[in-house]
Amino acid sequence: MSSATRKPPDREEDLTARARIRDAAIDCFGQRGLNVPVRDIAERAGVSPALVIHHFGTKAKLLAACEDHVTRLIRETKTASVTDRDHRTVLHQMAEAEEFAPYMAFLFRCLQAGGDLARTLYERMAADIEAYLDAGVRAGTVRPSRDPRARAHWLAANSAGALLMFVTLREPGPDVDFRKVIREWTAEFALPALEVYSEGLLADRSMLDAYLLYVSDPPEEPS
Amino acid sequence: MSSATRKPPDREEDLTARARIRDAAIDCFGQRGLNVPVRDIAERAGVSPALVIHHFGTKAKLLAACEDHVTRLIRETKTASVTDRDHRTVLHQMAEAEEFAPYMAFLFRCLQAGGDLARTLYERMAADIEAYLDAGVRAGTVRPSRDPRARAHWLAANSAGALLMFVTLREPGPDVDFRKVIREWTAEFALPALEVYSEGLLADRSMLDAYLLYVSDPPEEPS
DNA sequence: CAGAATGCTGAACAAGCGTTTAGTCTGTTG
DNA sequence: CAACAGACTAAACGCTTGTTCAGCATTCTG
Repeated sequence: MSSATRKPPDREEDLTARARIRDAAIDCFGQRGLNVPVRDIAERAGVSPALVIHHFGTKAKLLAACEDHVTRLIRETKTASVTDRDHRTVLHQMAEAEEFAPYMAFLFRCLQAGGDLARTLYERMAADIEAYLDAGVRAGTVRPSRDPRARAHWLAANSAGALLMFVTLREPGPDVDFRKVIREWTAEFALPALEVYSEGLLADRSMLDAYLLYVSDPPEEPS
Repeated sequence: MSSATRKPPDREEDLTARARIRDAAIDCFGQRGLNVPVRDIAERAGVSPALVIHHFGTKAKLLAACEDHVTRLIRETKTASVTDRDHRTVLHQMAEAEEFAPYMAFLFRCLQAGGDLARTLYERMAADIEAYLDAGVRAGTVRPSRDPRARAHWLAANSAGALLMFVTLREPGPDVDFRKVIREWTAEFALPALEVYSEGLLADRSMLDAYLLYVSDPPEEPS
């Protein structure tokens, strides 16, 4: 008993105030954006604003700590759901899991705010999509592309950006329930997305051919 | 001569300080976002911050005045380019015209910031796209959809959102040259977009059919 | 037990922001 | 010419925000 009480609570790494602040920050950042005041984060964690700075030094460092934590959490459970049935981003896939919604909301806000983490996130999304599409091409479920990397980047920008647009346009306050957003999103746009992705949008290839003729160094046909 | 000098300069509505402030605000908002300080706008217009408030009462009202002015300018010249050859948004189409780039940048920032004007802008984009696609369907260049309105909204969210993502991810400072952005965008993504829109992304319709089977009230086939 | 270290707080500081105030200058009007 | 109205400004106010400071407990250490 004496040995149990003696050891500092640093080890368990959770339940400590530092962890409470970090979790509160992740929630606040995710729901209200990265410019949420430090005071609000402190209030949510049930501590004083000064303690937040005491533990993390700076709001920017707090944000970095949140990034680290979320990134680690995601990476640990990511491998399970990578090879799944649709091309949606990891962000989409995990957002519906009750437990991960706050983390997804946080990452989404990072993407929205730009900066280095946003670029990293975007690049990883694009890489994931490219890998997944490549697997699909080899399996015969996805059409080959003249420029697979560009296609993956275009799809990444479209997926993430459209979701960004969707959230930005919501009226009621800046508070966001990410699961609800994803649910509404799929309810509204699953059909047109599948339609265009399955059947295309244009009736013929004239515009594509015109473009291929126009570019100086046309990529070869994927046959 | 005396009658010419007597009339106040309010009539010509330009060259007056009020107009200079408005134009400076449009430029600043467009290049640096809607949260640019009033002081910076004033500096750019060559006046004191107090004069900005003196003329417009409030930063919010200044923004509203900018919205009004840009909206009117766009509406006046919009009819010319509505029926054009690709499905891109009005935003895309006009952004390449040297003269309109600042206004496009401003509207883009409004879209980015959310709020009522963003919703209006988005709805108008979606309506434009829907009308254009409908014309294409009747002309036989665009495939019909099971839900044309949803498809138009999806394309609007994708176009605007992807551009939003593209701008957000740019490293160097928040200053944005909108024409350059559009040029880079098309250089990078014209091919994959045309590819997917012309040939589709998925090799077969199995996912679409699965979805159509899944929804309780499946929309009818467009034949 | 003295003392150092750690967790934590209330209060204040400093900077950036939108806005107000009081007043100056200029040109027009009676 | 006196009076006034409008354009315009310097300075300051009030607010929010990130951060610092000085001090209070509590707990560990020698």
